[in-house]
Amino acid sequence: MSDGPVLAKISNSLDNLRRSERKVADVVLADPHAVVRMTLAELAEAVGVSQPTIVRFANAIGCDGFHDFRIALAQSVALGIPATQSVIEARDDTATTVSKIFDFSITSLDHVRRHLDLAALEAAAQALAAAERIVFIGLGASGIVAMDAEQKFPLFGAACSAPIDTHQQFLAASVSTPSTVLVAISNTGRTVSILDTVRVARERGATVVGITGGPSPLAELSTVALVVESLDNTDVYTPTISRLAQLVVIDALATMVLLRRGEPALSDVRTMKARLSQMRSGLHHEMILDPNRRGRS
Amino acid sequence: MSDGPVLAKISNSLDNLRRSERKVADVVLADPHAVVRMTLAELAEAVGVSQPTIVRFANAIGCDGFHDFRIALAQSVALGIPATQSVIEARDDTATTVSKIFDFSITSLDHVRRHLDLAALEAAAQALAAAERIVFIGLGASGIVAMDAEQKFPLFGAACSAPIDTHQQFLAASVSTPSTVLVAISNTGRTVSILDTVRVARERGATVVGITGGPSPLAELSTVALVVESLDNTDVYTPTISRLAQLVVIDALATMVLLRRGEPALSDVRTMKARLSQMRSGLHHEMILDPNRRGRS
DNA sequence: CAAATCTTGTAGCTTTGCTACAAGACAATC
DNA sequence: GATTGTCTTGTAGCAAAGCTACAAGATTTG
Repeated sequence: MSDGPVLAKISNSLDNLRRSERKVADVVLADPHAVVRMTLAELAEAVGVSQPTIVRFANAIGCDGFHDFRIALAQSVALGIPATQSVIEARDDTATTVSKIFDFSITSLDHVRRHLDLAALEAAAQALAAAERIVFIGLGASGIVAMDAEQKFPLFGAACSAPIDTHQQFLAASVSTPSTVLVAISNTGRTVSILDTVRVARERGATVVGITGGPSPLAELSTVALVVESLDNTDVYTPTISRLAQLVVIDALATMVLLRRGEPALSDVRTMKARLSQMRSGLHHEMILDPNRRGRS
Repeated sequence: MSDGPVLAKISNSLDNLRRSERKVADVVLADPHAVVRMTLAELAEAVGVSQPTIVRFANAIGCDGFHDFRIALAQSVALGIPATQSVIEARDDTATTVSKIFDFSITSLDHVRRHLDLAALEAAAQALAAAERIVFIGLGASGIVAMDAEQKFPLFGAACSAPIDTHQQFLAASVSTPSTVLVAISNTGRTVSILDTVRVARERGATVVGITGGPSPLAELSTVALVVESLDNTDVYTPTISRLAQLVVIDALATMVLLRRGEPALSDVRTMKARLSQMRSGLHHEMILDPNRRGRS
């Protein structure tokens, strides 16, 4: 009855294992994909230990027998090997590199999916659905997320903006009202200017939804704190995977808000989607050619 | 010996199944998560058919026996139920909605991972590594991706820009040279202004890397066409999942380029990462407070 | 150095999944 | 409408996979 990333569990409990069980762990970690297709006897053979040792190993890492272990392992490798388990190396070929990058992204999303606070998400959606104005702020990679969120204004059904620089962000917060929701995105949750902006918004009575990577000043200051815990790896090659999870969380929020808003809003979005696909097919060139369509509130 | 999404295979071959096998399919599709934890006898019991029928069902959908089926199913549900298999409904509660959105995102990434043309990716990385200037263009959701890509200029090691509107994009293409790489992002691959811009760039001798969702005019016009096939679902609630895969593909490209550039570039990025985390911890407030840090070339 | 404990393997048993075969259902043909 | 042939489904038995009790060996500790 184990749930979640087995590979992580294995390397975590590596010290609590007996010597021959450790040999099993090594083989499993070395090539999990191969082990999935093995039978108990085959794995015992491959490792060079007896069958009961394999069973004991499975129990040791929290699985309910070999069967359960195999399924848990299969699920783990389906997602990929997380960034915490492997690193991108200079000698990796293209296939390996690409595979690892996708693995990192997918496992990161999976991790967030499992650790998301639904109640907080619900509260955030509630606030956003009631908002008259929504301001998204972030810097760097999180700034991109803010801009992406702003593009979803048809779903939110409120005036959305995503001011680019810290001054504009501060100004937007300064003119906020109790019907404003400020969505502050910062993976560290410690960026000074973001915190300043959040404080001003709260003084003005605005609701602040903080999206951050863990316990942090931003989480403290927020009305609703959404912790989007990403499996960060400080490796040189590892790209910023936190932003992906942030994007998906915003997707979820937008969808939840739309669901709450109900039918009239729904048909609006429906027609919007239809129009958009028309436009894309080139039936309304003038719209496509209209400059400055993006980045506005 | 089955690989890939089993759930898709089941619903695909739904017509080729015998009546009682279909009953099995229905039960599996109704609650795949539960079926994963079932034994052959239990599933037979739950469906109301005999055990051999289950085995025949497994074979019919391309699995090598019940064992193989169970593992394949476990992998499928680990990723989640793809958007092509389920839709978000108004009566879904928060947990279900969030779960579905994450499922859609993860399965989409998985799909792209399996269908990516590595040779094309390699060619694109080659071109980018040799580039003196890189211009990323896109509109709407793809515009966000372009901006995200631009932020990775330290990895690319070239002057990067991501002009926002169609005029600026056209201008950038107009002054491109043979040492310029234009990365054009468009899911449909049919956006007129993007195509115009790409044509100009190619006339100027620039290399064009086209990132698109399938065969399209953009793919035709590009020097290197990267097809990032996303599992599209035209449902009202379904968010734009294509952009996630595009982001990850750019991550992969950036990493590949960095790998190619080798050691001097590497240590640069290393120190950059270190400085950035210093800055985030507030050791260099003046940098954080410096406005207009983002969106520049 | 000896005793206790912990670790690992052997042997046997239970359960699980697979296969050959037969009975029944359905369809087509006369 | 009966009959024959094919296709579908279940029964029974078998092979193998995984689990457990126990004993032998290794390791540590007094």
